[in-house]
Amino acid sequence: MRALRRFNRYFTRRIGVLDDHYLGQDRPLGEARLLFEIGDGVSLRELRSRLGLDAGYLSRMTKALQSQGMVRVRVHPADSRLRMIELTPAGRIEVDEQNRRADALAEGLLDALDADRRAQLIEAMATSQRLLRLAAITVERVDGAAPDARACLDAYAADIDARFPEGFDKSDLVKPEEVSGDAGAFFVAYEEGHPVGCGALRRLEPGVGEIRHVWIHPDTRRLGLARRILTELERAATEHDLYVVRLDTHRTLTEAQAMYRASGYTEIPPYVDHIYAHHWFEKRLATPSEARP
Amino acid sequence: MRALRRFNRYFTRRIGVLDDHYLGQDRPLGEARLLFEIGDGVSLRELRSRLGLDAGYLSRMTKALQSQGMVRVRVHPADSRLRMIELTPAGRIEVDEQNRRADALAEGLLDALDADRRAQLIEAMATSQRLLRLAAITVERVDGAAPDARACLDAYAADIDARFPEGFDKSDLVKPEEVSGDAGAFFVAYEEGHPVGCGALRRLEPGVGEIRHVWIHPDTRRLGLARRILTELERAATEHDLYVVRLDTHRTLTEAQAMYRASGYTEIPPYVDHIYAHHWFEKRLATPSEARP
DNA sequence: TTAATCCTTTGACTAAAGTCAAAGAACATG
DNA sequence: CATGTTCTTTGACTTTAGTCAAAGGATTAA
Repeated sequence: MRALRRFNRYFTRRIGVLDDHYLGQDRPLGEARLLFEIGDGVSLRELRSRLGLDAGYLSRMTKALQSQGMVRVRVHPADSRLRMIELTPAGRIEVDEQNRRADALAEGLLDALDADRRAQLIEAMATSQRLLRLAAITVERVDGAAPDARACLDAYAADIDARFPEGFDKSDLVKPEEVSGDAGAFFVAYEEGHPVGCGALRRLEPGVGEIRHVWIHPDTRRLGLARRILTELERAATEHDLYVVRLDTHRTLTEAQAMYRASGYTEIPPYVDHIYAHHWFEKRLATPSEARP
Repeated sequence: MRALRRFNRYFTRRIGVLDDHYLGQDRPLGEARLLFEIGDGVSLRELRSRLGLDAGYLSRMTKALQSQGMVRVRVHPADSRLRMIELTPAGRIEVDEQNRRADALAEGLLDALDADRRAQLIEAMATSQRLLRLAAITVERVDGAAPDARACLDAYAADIDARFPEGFDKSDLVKPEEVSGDAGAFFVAYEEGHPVGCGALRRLEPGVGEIRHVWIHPDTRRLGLARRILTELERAATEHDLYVVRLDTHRTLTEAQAMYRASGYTEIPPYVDHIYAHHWFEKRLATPSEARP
């Protein structure tokens, strides 16, 4: 992947200084970075893992920022081993000011480009970022009863409950045992350690599987992640000797329908009656013998 | 320019480590960077300005690398104040090895993307880089006799001498006095301090100017720089009260012709007979009174 | 042929960045 | 409720990174 490295070289040399060298003019870079990561308050633990810092190092930087009146530290309300760090008003002013400066600098860097070219640049950067994010997400098979699986399903339920006019009843969710072990499969997508999407496969009848609960966290949509989860589910289906997969969708989920169609699914008559189902799809998967002619 | 900063943040956090932290695993970052910049041998002076290092600091790092057997230092053959630094065979092996590692790492980062998405990513990064480069180039008016102006014209002459079947005679170049002061204008484009393109304007007759010698360094083509130089030349024309500009091109320069057409130039009958001219163009510029109705 | 300038080395520092281990408070679990 | 784990703080470091000024050899300009 030479292209990535070439771009990285050029980019860091020309632009990478933006939030570092220039930004932390009045204080050490480490402290400046810290100040920026705090946002609306986080735990020290979170900061440590986000920035990959040594505990002692972080503790000392925190103390320094505290004595400068930039941050305030208090114990976590729920777990008093944890410390919450947040910006003081002075700290917020400082961050805003630095932001303003960096924006002005960024603006200056692109002075020479006309509006068309700027728009082109912004779009190209957005595309790059989108794809880099997608590349950083892993899709892993987990047990249907795993905490991350349940958390995703809860989020899914809340999400569609808000979206369906008739609401959504959680009793319609798959049972953990339906999607674990030999019975089916459950996949969770992780971005930087946090679950951001899921998808379930269960056996419907011999040779036929059903895909359910494909869900993507709102902040992670439009990256193409659903399709990746779908691919994993289909792979799992063939491993379970399910060479036909079906699914149903609600009429309000038009993007989902489009995605299924684009992924080779064809609309079929209802295979099951279901209060939330308005469209039914099916796809025939290649059997191992077909794959190796 | 929020978009640039947002991208920068994400990018440096996810990818920026590539050539830095990971690459310099066995030695300090400063030394690793130095090792990479050496390439096929440079002077310490050049390194200092390229990397923006303190003379003493550089001297010490050089000594460290030397004692590790990675580099060799000798006096510059032409100027014995200067030192040339070059990789030893061991140093070259080290650099190659680090390169291999970084490539593998980059490869791994994109594992999850399919071929289509990779291609999309590469294209988006190429577009970003192209536009960032363009944004970094400045176009400055210089005297027609300035060394940079003459250097560009020499490169231009050599370039088209190779391209025209009939060759090119340098006596056809504009004279410095034709494009200086009130008589005309000469622009040079600079990328990181080096001239990478030029363009000349001279008075043809009252109210009519001629654009000549628009040239872009081969490594800098396809960025859209020619159009920027053209814009500067047109601005200079109106400042010189030349509200019509003309130019001619050789039949082999088809991209140039396309660019002139796209920039509002229309083909006209020959306004001057000329051995190298096969197409003639003209554009009417807005007079100040038109611009402010 | 001086004087001024350029390039590098060396000595003497400082500040930032980061590491490691010990210890104490709070929590989780059997 | 004893035990192990988690999170933070503190002390005691080391390594990098970087700065400044003096000095000496080479070159250039006057």
